[in-house]
Order: sequence, then structure tokens, then C-alpha cells
Amino acid sequence: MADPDTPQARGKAAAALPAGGPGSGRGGLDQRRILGAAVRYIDENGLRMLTMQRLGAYLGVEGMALYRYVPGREALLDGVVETVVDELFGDPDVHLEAHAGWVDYLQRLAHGLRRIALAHPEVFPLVATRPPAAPWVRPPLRSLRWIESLLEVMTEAGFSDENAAAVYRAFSSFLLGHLLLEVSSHGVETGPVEEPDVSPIEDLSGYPILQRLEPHLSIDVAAQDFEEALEALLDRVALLLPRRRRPPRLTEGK
Amino acid sequence: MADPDTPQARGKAAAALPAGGPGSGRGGLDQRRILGAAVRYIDENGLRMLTMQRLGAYLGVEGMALYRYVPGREALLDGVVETVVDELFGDPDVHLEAHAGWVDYLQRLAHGLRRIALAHPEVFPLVATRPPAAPWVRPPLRSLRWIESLLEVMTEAGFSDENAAAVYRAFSSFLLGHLLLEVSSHGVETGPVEEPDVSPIEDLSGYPILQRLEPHLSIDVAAQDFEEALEALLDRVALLLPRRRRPPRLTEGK
DNA sequence: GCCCGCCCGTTTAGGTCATAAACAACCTTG
DNA sequence: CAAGGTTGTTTATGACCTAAACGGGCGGGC
Repeated sequence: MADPDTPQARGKAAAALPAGGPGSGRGGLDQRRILGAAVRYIDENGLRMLTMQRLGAYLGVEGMALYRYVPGREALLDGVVETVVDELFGDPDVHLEAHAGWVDYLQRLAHGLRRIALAHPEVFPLVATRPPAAPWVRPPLRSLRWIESLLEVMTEAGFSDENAAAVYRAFSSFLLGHLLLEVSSHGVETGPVEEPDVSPIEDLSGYPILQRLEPHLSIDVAAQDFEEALEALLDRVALLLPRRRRPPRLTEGK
Repeated sequence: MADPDTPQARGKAAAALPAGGPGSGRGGLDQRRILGAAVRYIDENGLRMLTMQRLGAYLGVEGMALYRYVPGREALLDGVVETVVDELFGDPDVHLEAHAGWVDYLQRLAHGLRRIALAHPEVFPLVATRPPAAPWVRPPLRSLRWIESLLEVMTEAGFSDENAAAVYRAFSSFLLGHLLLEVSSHGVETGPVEEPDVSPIEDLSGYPILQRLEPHLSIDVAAQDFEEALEALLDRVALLLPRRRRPPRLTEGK
């Protein structure tokens, strides 16, 4: 997909980058390349550092060059979100087409999305805040493709249209909430570029219990939390099915 | 703090606003007034419209005037988040001090927060994305005061420190996800200022199921969804308690 | 082989914004 | 009534987004 057979090295600016350039390799720009570079740039430097000029430089190009492929900054960010969320479909460990039933499908989806969130902690909050593509749905986890796929699996598994929609809502809001929390828990201290952030180091006197529970709050049990909450959600979802069609593996009493 | 006995109408700019000015009434500025105005401004015009100059104008003042009371834009946004989240403590329907047990407490908290989210749909996404005050905890729903209160109630109710922390995580990520989704579902079309938004009206051909389920996805069952999901979460939380101390009202079989 | 038009990145320029710093009007205090 | 502080204003700078004009190289038609 890097289009290896182009003669490359066209403009002098592009030629200025020797080989191991920061971006994607050089040669002609292209929307895919730009979005990919943007994602990588945000991962490395944080969202607040992303600027048209800097992203241009990162690609060995003037900032204005990007406007030939992207309508503007906002659109770029939308593209970034979409790019990241669509990584799901390239993940070999997800491989949604080969699922064994809806439970398996939802689990793969959830885990795949979690991997993405953890892989792009700086990007993920963006997913939560971008205005939506379709005015209804308002997909918090974007990507209509994604939603379409889920709805298809659920309806085929015997869920009514109404229930499928309910599952979509429950599932996506669960993922959004959980992953946003998890990502913000330890996503930010990554990155060698320690900005002079606005963290005046809050005063915790006055919050004794918070202080006492600090160790319990800061330890990372997120993976386990995630599994349990996902399990609970799936159980809840299963109850929407007519009894006969429910999968056997409900967490009965525990 | 509003210092009502000042002779008011000091600077000419202040005097320039007759009476029913848009902001808070005029007279001396003040951090509280500024934050309140900012919240109102965002509610009315959307986050992207908030600028130092415009907020200043909204208060009948030059933008630079705000810097005497607020360190900068980022800090202002932090203040906005805090202001909004702390509305919780002023809500007479919440009144957390007078709770009857932790279940009641969590329900009040959840409903109170939901009211806030729906009252400030434009502000709420900010709550989810602002970098946190305390580096651990990373409260997605901010306000250390809030967290402290929750932890206190839970530990007093017999939850271990560890479990109290787990409850905090589960509860806040649930609220975050659910409210973010709900808010973005119908928060944005409010406001008389219909901007020439970047909504190229996505093409839905290629997403047949999405199209078919549109009615089910756009109807607003959020309130009911919320109740059910909250109920489920509370049930799940209750299981963390030693059997003897559990509240009676678990949704046994349903 | 040569010329024309287009594709692509660059330059130039203007507008919005955050913010620092100097400034002026008014109120208080002595 | 004079000194000093408080409060908002003006002025200035630099970062950023983006529209528009620009120019060089490449490919197709002759």
C-alpha cells in the first residue's frame, strides 16, 4: 500500500528527506499517507502538538501541501478517528467475518477495540468528542462500517431490530466509557516529549479517603475489570434473546 | 463573593451595557461570574465558539480583562468542567448527605449527573477529555470532591478499600460512557446559531442494515436504557459485599 | 523531439486567536 | 486632596488556519 513502484523523490522537499524520514517514507503525498502520518504523529507527540505545519514537516513537506488532499484541519481529525477505528478491520486477531456466534463476535470486537484504544491513547479521546457522521446514531465509536457489521451479526443471531439497536447502544457506550477511562489512566505519561503541562499538582489534603485509597485507585486492574464488565454486559444482552436461542455460557450465579 | 454592595457600573465598557445584557448582569468581574458565563456561553453557542474575546464581550468587557481572574484559556476550561460537575452539590434533588444507604446514594449520584449532562450537552464532552487533576485516579468525571464522597459512602457501607475503588471505576466509566452517548445523541441540534457545520451528509448506501434500523437507533429510549443499565450495575456492585450485608432489593431473576 | 497544460508542492498574505506588557480610569485610604 | 492599588483597556507579538497566486516538472499530442 506504500505504492512502492512510484519513481519517488519528486519535489526537492521530498528529496530532502534521505531515507529513514519520520513520516511514512517519501514520494507523493496522498490522503492515506497523510492520515497515517497524523495518527503516528499524535501517538508520538500528543494531540495538542498536531498542527498543519508540523504535520507537513513530519512528512517532509510544507503545511499547505496537505490542503490538496484534506479539506482542512477538522476534516483531518475526522479522518484520523476513522483511520484508527477502522484498524479494527485489519486486525488479524479480530477477523470478524470468522466469528463463532454473536458472543464470540462481540468479544472479538471489544478486545480489538481495546487494543486500538491502548495503542493510540492520545487519539482515543478524540473519538469521544468528534461530532458524528450520521446525525442520528451519533456513533461515539464512529465508523458506520463498524456499526453495520454489529447490527448485521446481531440481527442474524435472532435479535429483533429493536433489540439489536439496544445492544449497539449498550455495547458502544460501555466500550466508550471503559476505554476512555482506561486510556486516560496511563495513556498520557507515554511520549518522550514532556510538555510543560498545566498540572499544578493538586492539593489532596481535604480528601483523606482519596489519599488512603490512592494505591487501590492507581494500580492497574483495568484488563481484569474490562473482562468482568464485558462478561456482565454480554450476560445482560443474552437476556434479550428468546430463552431457546440463548447461548449456554451465561454466568449463572457466580 | 459577588460583592453586591459595590456601586457598580465602573468602567465605561461596563456602563455601555444597559441592563439585560447577555452575561450575568454587569458590575465587577470575578472568577465565579466568569466561569458561570463561560458555561452559559458554551451551552448557548457551543464549545467551538468560545473564545477569550467573545466571552469577554459576552460579559461586556474586553477579552483581556478575563486574564486578571483566570490564568489562561486551558485553566478556564478546567474551571468550566469543575463548575459544571460541582453543580451536583447544589442540586436539591441529589442532596447526597441525606442518602438512605449506598444504593440510594449511587442512584442519586447517577441521576444528578445525568441531569447535569443533559443540561449542558455541549460542555459534557469536555468533562471526558480534560486532563485530570490528580495523575492517578484520572477522574473522567472530575471533581475530587465527588470521588471523595463516593469512596466515603462505599467504605462506610462495608466495602473494602479495594472494592470501593473498583466500584468507583465501574461506576464512573459507566456514567461516562452512557452519558457521553446520550448527550451526543441529541445535544448538538440545540442552539439558534446554526453554524455552516461540516456535515456533508454521509452516504448510507452500502449500509443497508443501518438504514433499516435507523428508526430504532434514533428513537430516544435513553432514559429507560439508563435506568436498566444502572440497575444492572448496582446489582453487580452489590455482589462485592459479603452476603450478609447486601441490600435486599437485588433484581433476582427478573 | 518539442510544446502545452496540468498536477503538485511552495510562497505569499490575511484573518483569528491566545497572551504578554504597558497604560489609563476610578476607588479607597490616609 | 494626593498616593497607591484595583480593574479594565490598548497595544503588540507570535502561532495557527487557510485562501489564493505561483512555478516547476511531467506526460500527451504534434
